[in-house]
Amino acid sequence: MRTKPRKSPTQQRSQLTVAALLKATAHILVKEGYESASTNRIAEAAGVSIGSLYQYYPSKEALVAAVVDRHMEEMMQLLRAAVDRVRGEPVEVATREIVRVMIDAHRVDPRLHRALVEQVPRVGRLENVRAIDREAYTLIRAYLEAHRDELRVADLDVASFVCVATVEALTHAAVVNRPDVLTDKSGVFTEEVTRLVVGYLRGL
Amino acid sequence: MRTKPRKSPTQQRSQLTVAALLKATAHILVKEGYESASTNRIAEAAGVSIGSLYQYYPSKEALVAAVVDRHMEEMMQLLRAAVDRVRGEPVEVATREIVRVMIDAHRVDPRLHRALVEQVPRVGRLENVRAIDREAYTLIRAYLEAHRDELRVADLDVASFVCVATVEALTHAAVVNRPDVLTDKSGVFTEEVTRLVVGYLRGL
Amino acid sequence: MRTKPRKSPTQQRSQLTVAALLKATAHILVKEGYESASTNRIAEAAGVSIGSLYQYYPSKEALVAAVVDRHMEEMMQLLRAAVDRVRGEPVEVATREIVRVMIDAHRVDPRLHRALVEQVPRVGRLENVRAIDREAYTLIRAYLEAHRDELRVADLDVASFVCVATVEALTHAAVVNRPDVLTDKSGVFTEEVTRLVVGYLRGL
Amino acid sequence: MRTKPRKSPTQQRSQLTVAALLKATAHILVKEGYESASTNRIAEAAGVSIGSLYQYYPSKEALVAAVVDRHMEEMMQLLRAAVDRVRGEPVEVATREIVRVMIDAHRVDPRLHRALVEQVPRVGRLENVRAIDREAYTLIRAYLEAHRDELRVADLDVASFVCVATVEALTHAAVVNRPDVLTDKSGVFTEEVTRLVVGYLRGL
DNA sequence: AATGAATGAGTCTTCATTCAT
DNA sequence: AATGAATGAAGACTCATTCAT
Repeated sequence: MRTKPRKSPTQQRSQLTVAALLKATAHILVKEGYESASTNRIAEAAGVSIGSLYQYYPSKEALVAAVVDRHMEEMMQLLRAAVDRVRGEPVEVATREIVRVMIDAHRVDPRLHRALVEQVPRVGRLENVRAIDREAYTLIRAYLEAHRDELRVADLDVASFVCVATVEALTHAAVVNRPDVLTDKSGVFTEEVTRLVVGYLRGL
Repeated sequence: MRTKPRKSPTQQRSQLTVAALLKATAHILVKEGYESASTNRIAEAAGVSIGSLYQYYPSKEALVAAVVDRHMEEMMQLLRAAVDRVRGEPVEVATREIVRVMIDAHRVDPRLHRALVEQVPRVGRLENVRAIDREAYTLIRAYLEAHRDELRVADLDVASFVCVATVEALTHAAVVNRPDVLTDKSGVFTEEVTRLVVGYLRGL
Repeated sequence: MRTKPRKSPTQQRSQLTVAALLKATAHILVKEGYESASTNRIAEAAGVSIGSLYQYYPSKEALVAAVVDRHMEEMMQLLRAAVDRVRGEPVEVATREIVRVMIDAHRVDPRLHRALVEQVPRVGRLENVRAIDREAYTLIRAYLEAHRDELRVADLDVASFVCVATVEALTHAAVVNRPDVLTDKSGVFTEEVTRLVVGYLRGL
Repeated sequence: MRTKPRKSPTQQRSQLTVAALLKATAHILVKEGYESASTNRIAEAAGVSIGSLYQYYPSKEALVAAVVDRHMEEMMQLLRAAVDRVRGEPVEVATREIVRVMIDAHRVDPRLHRALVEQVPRVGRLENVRAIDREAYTLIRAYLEAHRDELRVADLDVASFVCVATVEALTHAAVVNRPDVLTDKSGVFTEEVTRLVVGYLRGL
């Protein structure tokens, strides 16, 4: 299955076309779900002919993959910047900042995020949703390695995995499934997650 | 969307038919994915006519929902039993046991579990995949309430949510995405997760 | 296409079965239309197993044909009796009586009549709906022949055809499509139709 | 139930497609009956892909409704023109002309007319087969009102209804069921029907 | 570069009918 | 005589994709 864009738009007109397609795709994924997102429907919503859609994307999957990639890249940029920022900070400060950023990252477009996670089948190239975990793992592992002396963990691999999976799961669940937890007790939540992770990393 | 079975098989002959349908559905979800699980495909794989399929299930969704329900119920039974068993135990013992059980629960049929979680769209009745979280939340909250004096957490709601989401995410990720972590360092992993949760619950 | 009943019920039990089937068929035709009248649906409504249905009727068409036949026979009996009764009467008296009887005949079960006329496809043996016209034509022609001297018509064939088609069309339309005409002006209507036909038959 | 065309063909190519679909639909209705008129069958007969059929019509009913509408409109145009033409004529002249036109109208495509009247279920939009009666009623009532002084009828509503139903039934029956009456005795038939109606309207 | 008409494989689903019990 | 599980041909309809213009 080909999921790479067929060609990149060079002229301004075609850049608009591609932008409209991605926007329409995201919009339909959010409003009507993956099953309803047919290429004809997307093209129509984008105000673009179905023929033009296929000039830039060779398949429906390629189009969705482009939306996934763009969304995940936005989230990753926030995470990368945060990890970079706290590189020199002690574990507790760094953790608190990263938890905060992860919550924000999930809030960039929570309804799209939810649609992508819940509805886009994790097969083929569409599993890029999960690629974020891999890069996050690498980033966090590097930080932990640099701060090895602050930690009391048995195994850096396991620790990195635990940190990434925990923070990702908690921030995701909070933003997507339990917005109430964030509305009422946002500060509490950030502190609790931070305490959870820091307690784990520093040992009791 | 009709997701309730149309009728329950009473004769032995029809019980075999229904069993074959559910088995075939699970098998196709695992081997070929949700998108490939068409009713014709399922009927064929079950060695049953398409007409028979529709005698018992009114739609593809109903069939998948039946598989989801059965699988989730199996997992929940393990969890319920475990929570019941550790009711009187202190937090550390209880947590260790529950983590162990959750890993086991994910191992009942890990490939099916993965398929259900990753590919079945979280829409309508199919979102029962997540229903486990709700019941688990209730069970765990009750335990924590009974052991309130052992804890140092700000808010029981938040704490219950954090525990459930954390253990679910870690055991799921370990079993499904990182079987290596379990193969090599299974004891390490259980201990680390236990320490994570206990550290959080008992305060530093 | 076989439209004859497979066998006649002899035991009392089976007579009940057949009666229930015909009743259910008529009921479903009226309430839900021909397209919705599936054999399984009919059997269920009759409280009879689908297997039993096929013991007495070899096809869906045979079942509907039986309903059609029974209904048409009821109507024809009224017409036959009326023609018999007015055999010796002069044209005006005879016409008035027959118009009255035809209206009554259409009122025996107007909703079933409507369903049969409007929805049952007129193909194969189901065209029995129209057979009524042929017998009516014969009856009326015989009456007119016997009263030849009262008439001023060019051609007895044409006259018989005109009378039958006119009275059938008007009474049918009145009962089925324009019940208002009968409710408000029933006497007027009968008189008008009588005058129409008599005026035609006796010449101006 | 969607019975409106999905979109109107603009390019010449698509106009041909739609024309072929309507022609094929009419042809199958005539040759094989309503029950055989499946969308796949129609598309095949039209030499058009099933997909193209659904680009222009959202359902089988919509296709049949289009055929019904077109056919009925053709007939109504003849009737409208005739009523317009005879507006100033006395009842006898007007009636004769209208009877003649109604026979002609039924001869535009008698086999299609028969198929539409006898087989198309009078359900939903498809009951437009009968819509002709309603407009005809209005037209005739207006004519009769303008010629009130020539008439001896008790009630204009009833009279209009009687005239429309009678002429429609007789011309329909003659063209569709008894072509022999028209072949052999066409002049006789027209005169008889005219005499029937005029006798009724002018009193005895 | 854009258009949109056309395609047809493939999906869900119904329903008349058979047949083992 | 009755049951109802099983059958599978057939129908309506969608949608990703192609291609002539």
